[in-house]
Amino acid sequence: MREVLAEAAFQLFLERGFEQTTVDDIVARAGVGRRSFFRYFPSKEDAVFPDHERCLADVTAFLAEAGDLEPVEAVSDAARLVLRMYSANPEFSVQRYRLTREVPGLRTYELSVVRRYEQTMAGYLRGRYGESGDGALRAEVIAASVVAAHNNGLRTWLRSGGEGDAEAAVDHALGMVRRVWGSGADGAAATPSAEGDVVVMVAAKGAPMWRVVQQIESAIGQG
Amino acid sequence: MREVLAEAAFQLFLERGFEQTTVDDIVARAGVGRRSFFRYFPSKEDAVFPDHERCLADVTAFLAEAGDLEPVEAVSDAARLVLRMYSANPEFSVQRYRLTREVPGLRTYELSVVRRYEQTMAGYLRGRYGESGDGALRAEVIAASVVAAHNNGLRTWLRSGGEGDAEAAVDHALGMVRRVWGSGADGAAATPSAEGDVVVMVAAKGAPMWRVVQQIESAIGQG
DNA sequence: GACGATATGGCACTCAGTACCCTCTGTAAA
DNA sequence: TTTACAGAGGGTACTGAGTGCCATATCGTC
Repeated sequence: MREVLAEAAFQLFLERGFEQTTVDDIVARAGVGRRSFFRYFPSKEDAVFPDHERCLADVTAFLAEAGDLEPVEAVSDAARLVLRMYSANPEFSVQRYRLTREVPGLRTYELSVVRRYEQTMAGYLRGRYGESGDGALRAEVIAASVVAAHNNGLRTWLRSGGEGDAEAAVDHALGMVRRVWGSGADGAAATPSAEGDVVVMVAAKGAPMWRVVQQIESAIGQG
Repeated sequence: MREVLAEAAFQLFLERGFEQTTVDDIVARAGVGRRSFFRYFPSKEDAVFPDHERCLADVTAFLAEAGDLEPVEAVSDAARLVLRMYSANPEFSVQRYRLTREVPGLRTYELSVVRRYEQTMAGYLRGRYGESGDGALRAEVIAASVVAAHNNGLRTWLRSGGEGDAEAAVDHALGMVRRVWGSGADGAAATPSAEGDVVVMVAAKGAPMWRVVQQIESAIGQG
């Protein structure tokens, strides 16, 4: 029944537009009572994103069992979970993307959905980094970065009409975040640049990348 | 008139709650016609954020003339502009924060407002980093990071009841973003860590910080 | 005093969302 | 077979946000 309603709603939104479609139109096409619509969807907007509630639960469950994964990797994998929901139905996702782009109300609604993913991730990261000190700050910035990167990759794919490789686009975007925030500095030496002056930096082995960066700058005296 | 309406609306929202206050209640207290309310505020929610439209214009104007400022500094300063709007009216901002926390509809609305700041910043950064390649990605991730950091500092201050130093809280939060994304690596040497193994890194002088980080990691072979 | 422009009020309407109650259907116990 | 019950769906009436349209000031200008 939920599916029947979501299907009827989406068809009508594509045909007439979101605002031009009333809930009565939807239930008429679905052949059910008006009251039943609101039993399955709290608002008209919800019918456009029928699968996000389940996906959010998946993400929450995944992070609850993320165990000893590197934190940035964990939330990146959580983001990939969301991507998979989109890439599982390319045509639907692309059509919904175009619809959402046109309708301010749907854009706003989508924001609130995305925000819940972000807060779930931030909550997980707070648990890993600690609530005190800058742990919460770092958690929120990283969560926002991961979400932004995910959305960038996702939209790149959606704009392509679902033709390209969604996973690759998002992996690439997440790579930038991981490179900056991930704790991947375990000791190594970079090859010196061929051109002109070079900088030599020394940092403690095993320090997380963000801390190395911080240390570099504070040593430079610009912190 | 706008102010009269906003004032009356806010008072009522505090007294009875947002959802328990109808537009008729507001216009009755303000002593104006119902139709006038919607002339000044497109929606009931807008009356809670009467100054964001002007602030967004300020931010846009600021970034339009940001000239040769370092990009991350420019958007950070833009965020400070937003903060100033909040800190100019501490009592109001704190009350509004508490109200917004309680009312889902207001939270969603605030999200859409914040999103516009973020997009303005991302647009500016795209202009600086270039739309092609990873310029757009970097622009969006940095914009999201700056907004997240700003909000973290702002909320810390708001939760304190407007007692602490808002500027300091936000400066501190933005510092983390600048340290990671700002181009502040102009050549220097860090003092070696006292404990155990150290890492020696060599990078081109003048390279932006994010590129240094990228270079380090790709040299490590984890990219 | 006539006139046009701009600001405001009033009225009626649509539609999302909710509260309340009804009906139907299937199930299990008597 | 009848009765009791539960749960899914339907119907009705209501509130309240937001819009369109028109009437009415109010004010500066000629």
